[in-house]
Amino acid sequence: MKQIQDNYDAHAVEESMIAYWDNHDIVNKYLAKEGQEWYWCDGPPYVTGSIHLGTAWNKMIKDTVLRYKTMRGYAPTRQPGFDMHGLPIEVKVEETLNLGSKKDIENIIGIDTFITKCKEFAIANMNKMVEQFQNIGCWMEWDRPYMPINDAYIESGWYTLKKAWEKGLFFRDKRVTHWCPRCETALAEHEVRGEYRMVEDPSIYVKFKLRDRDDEYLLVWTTTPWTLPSNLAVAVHPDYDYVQVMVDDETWILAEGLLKPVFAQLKRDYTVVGYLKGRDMDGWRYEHPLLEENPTQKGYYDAGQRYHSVILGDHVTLEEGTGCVHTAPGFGAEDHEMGKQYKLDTYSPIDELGNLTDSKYKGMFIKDADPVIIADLEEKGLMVHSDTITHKYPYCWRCKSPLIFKATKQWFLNITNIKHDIIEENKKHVTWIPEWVHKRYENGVENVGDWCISRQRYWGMPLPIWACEEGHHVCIGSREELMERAVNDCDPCELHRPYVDEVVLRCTECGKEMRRVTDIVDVWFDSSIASWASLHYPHDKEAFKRLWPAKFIVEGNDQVTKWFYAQQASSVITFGTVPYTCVQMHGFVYDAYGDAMHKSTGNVIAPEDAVEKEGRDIFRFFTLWHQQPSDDMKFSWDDIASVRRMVTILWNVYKFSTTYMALDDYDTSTPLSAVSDAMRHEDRWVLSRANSVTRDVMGAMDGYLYHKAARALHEFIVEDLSRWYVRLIRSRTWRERDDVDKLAAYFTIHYALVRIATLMAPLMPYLSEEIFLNLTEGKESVHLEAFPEVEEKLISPELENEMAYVRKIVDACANARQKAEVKQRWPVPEVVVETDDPAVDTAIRDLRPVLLEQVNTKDIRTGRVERTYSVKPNFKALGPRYKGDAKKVADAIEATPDQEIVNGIMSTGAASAGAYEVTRDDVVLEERIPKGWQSSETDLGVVFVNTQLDEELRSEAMARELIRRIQEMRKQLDLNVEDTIRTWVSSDFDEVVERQREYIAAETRSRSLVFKQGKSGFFKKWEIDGNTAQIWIERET
RNA sequence: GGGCCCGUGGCUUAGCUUGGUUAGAGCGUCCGGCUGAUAACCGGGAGGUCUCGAGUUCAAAUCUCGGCGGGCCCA
Repeated sequence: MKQIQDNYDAHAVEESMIAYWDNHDIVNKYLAKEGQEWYWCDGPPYVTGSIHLGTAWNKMIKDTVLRYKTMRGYAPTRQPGFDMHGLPIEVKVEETLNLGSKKDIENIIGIDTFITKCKEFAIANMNKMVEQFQNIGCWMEWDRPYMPINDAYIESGWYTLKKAWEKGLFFRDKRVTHWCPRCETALAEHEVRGEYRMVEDPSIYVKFKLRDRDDEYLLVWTTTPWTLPSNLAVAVHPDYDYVQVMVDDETWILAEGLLKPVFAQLKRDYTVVGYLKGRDMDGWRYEHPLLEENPTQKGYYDAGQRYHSVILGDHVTLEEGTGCVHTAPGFGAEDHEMGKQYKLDTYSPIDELGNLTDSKYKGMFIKDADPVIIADLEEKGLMVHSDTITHKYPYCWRCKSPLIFKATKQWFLNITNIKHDIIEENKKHVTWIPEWVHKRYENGVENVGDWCISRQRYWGMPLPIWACEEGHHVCIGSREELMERAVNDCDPCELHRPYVDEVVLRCTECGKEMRRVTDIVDVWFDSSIASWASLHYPHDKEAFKRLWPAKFIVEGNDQVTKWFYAQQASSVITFGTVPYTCVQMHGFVYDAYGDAMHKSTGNVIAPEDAVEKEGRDIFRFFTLWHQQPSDDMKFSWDDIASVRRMVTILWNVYKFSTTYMALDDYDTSTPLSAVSDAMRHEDRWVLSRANSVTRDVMGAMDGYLYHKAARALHEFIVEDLSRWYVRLIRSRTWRERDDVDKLAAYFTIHYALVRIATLMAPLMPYLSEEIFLNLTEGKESVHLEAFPEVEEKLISPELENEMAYVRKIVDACANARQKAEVKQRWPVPEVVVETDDPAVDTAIRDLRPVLLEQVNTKDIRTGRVERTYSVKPNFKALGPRYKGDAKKVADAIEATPDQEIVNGIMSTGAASAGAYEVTRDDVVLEERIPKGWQSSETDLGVVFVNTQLDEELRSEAMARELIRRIQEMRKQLDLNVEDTIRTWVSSDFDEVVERQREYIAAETRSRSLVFKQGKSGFFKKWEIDGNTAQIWIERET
């Protein structure tokens, strides 16, 4: 065992442990440990190239769980994963290559170069992140992460889609989806979630003239004027009340419920002239407001009765607008549904870039068409009111362009049909932590629609669908199947675009050539199959059989409706059940004020900042300790500093222990039996606490409540060890001779420290290793150790309870001393504890030596201290009763000796004061404790301290004052603990302390102590409570 | 608009599942103490309508309902 000289230096400790692990191949030994397999599946972070506090927290949770499981005898899987496909990378690569559009990608550099760049970029970013994760102590299989860009992974995806295809859950449909005009691709609902921003848009009220009715108009509201040329119908709610209102000499129709808010905006006078139900208007036809501007609409009008007519829909609400809803089936999901119902065309005259492709406005970008359309409507006299509104509008999650709705043919996974199974399987098999997330999850699943998984992009898993010109489709489930069916001589070097696009098949139905549909797959699909794709299923069925489903996954709260959901969806499609059995949700990271960290606000703290400033152990411990995992984390340097304080305290305990143990050459393998007989109650108490804490930490970790584990450790280190046990054993360790009493203390503190190091190894891997290695012999690493068993026989709840009492008594005495202004250093003759609790008496008897020393008293016992009382008249009671005589009664009370009144009241309930009889209520009794005593109240009774010092005690008090000064001087001379000195003392109170010469000499390791002026050595003059003392000390050589 | 969560001294938080001590810590603040683990640490004081209102109960920070404020997710 080496002695620790320095103060805690996180970086020094951590660097030296890293070097040790490297030199002894510890990480690989850890990763190779055998045990019962336990499948954990990593939620793949997107390869942005740098981790943030949230990603760091997430991975540290995972690492801590895996380390814990390993120590509990499991062999968990530790494969990390990354999300590597998708738009974010495409966008970045486009930026670096200065490309502006899809055309540029295809025509200027070509898809193959583009893909190569994307791959390079993804891998480079992944490598950066691997380093960052390693730097916060995450021991995972960083040399074999699962990567969705590998062919094997893609094949697992194809397999999954083929399964869906075979089950009829994978289909193509024309639907209205969010579309990004910059990225030129469809987006799924989950990509739009949370990507809404406040934006100012037009807010216009337009009147649609009804045919066959005199000057009657439907009042229609919209925020997207550019969709008006594509309007095909107006929807009203069949059951709502509508009103006809007279404005000037026209009649307008709108929902009654919206009359007031609408006219508040229009600022027009009106008169209600009629009422009707929505259904009454069913089929009424109107003149399309932009009929002249869009000739195509003439064709629609002629094509059917339901074009340009009032249709009925339950989706109409009274939240906004007029209750007469502009319906363009090519530009809205609900509109599209309505269009289907009424057999209207999905008219969507817009190209991939968001330019209109029909009507007078052809060629204009949609947003540029808005003002032109507004001007036209105004000119035609159809514009009732034109304003703007600030509302939420969806934006592209990667390029931040405003999205549009566009009807396109896309590929979907049918969630509608399996939704029920997802919910049921989840209910049956999955434990949610915390439990309430289950509800939140289910709610999300119920609201979800079919999953649009096709994207019109390049960097992604290619959609395994081949099509012929007759419109026949085939879904391919593996590379092997693809090669078998290929009719051209093409063996793609990888399964990405553009190589896989080259493969041509023959249609089995019509015999024509089939080419791949050029879409790629939503990147969320990649991660949704992680639990089997990372196991190389279906190629490796054995691993899947052994491990699947995952026993644990944990991610942030944004993933509830994302990864947690996407995984279950894909899994239920493929295997009919869920891919994990226990899932934990953790919070988000905010700054110290609770605000989100943003580059723009400049409040971003990087994980490496925390590592740099406080070290890895403190950073890790902080994130687990600060709040319960499901809550959001407010990251503040002040709070992380309190973890540093704990670590400093632990370090000081460690330093203290090793100082003495190393000095005495303590044998770290000493068995309990060797010191068992010499063990004091306080030693047994530490052993008991160590095992109680072990039980608590285990329980917390088993329930994934890291904060409870961290807090139990914190409490044990700070309260039990540092503030208490170390204080108790000071005098034992300071003793120079070897004895078994000291050995028992060494054994105990050693036991506690090794236990702490082991318990906290999953949380603070570096410091725990340092302590563990130094305090054990013949061990390689704490991370190769088993988690400690709870030694039940060492736990004594009674003893722990007694010690708690003792601590309260000691605190109460300190409090009483403070009131009496008697220093801790001065011994007092006695302490009396007044209590009803018999356990306190037991505690005082069992732990008497502890109490005598810590309280610094010569005696302590339970008992009673007689009080006297001062008696004062209680005017509040006397006034009402005696009115004018109250003063006389009061005087009589004052005139009667206090004790007489007290005795009377205590024995019979009343006493006489002069001519009056007074009762308990008539007087205010003030307790007076005997002179020279001081008291302090606690929840177990009142503690009385006798603070009167006789000559003997005073002598001892002054001796301790001297000792303290001499120790201080030793320290100033920077003497070693074991150095001895010669001492001279000359003071005003020599005669008082001379009899304590031996005691003072022993405590200060003085080989000689003379009460006279010294001639040489280190000299200091001290003021001690109004007295003067001159002290000389000299190191004995 | 809907679902879920959060709201505890100036700040950060534990406790809430299973109602029952005087609501427990840390930071900050004021006062004091200790001294060979001390560039540390310890004790004490002040500071709490446990977001508000209602209900259930002998008893509510804890359970129920409603309001307010914030967050996440969904519309």
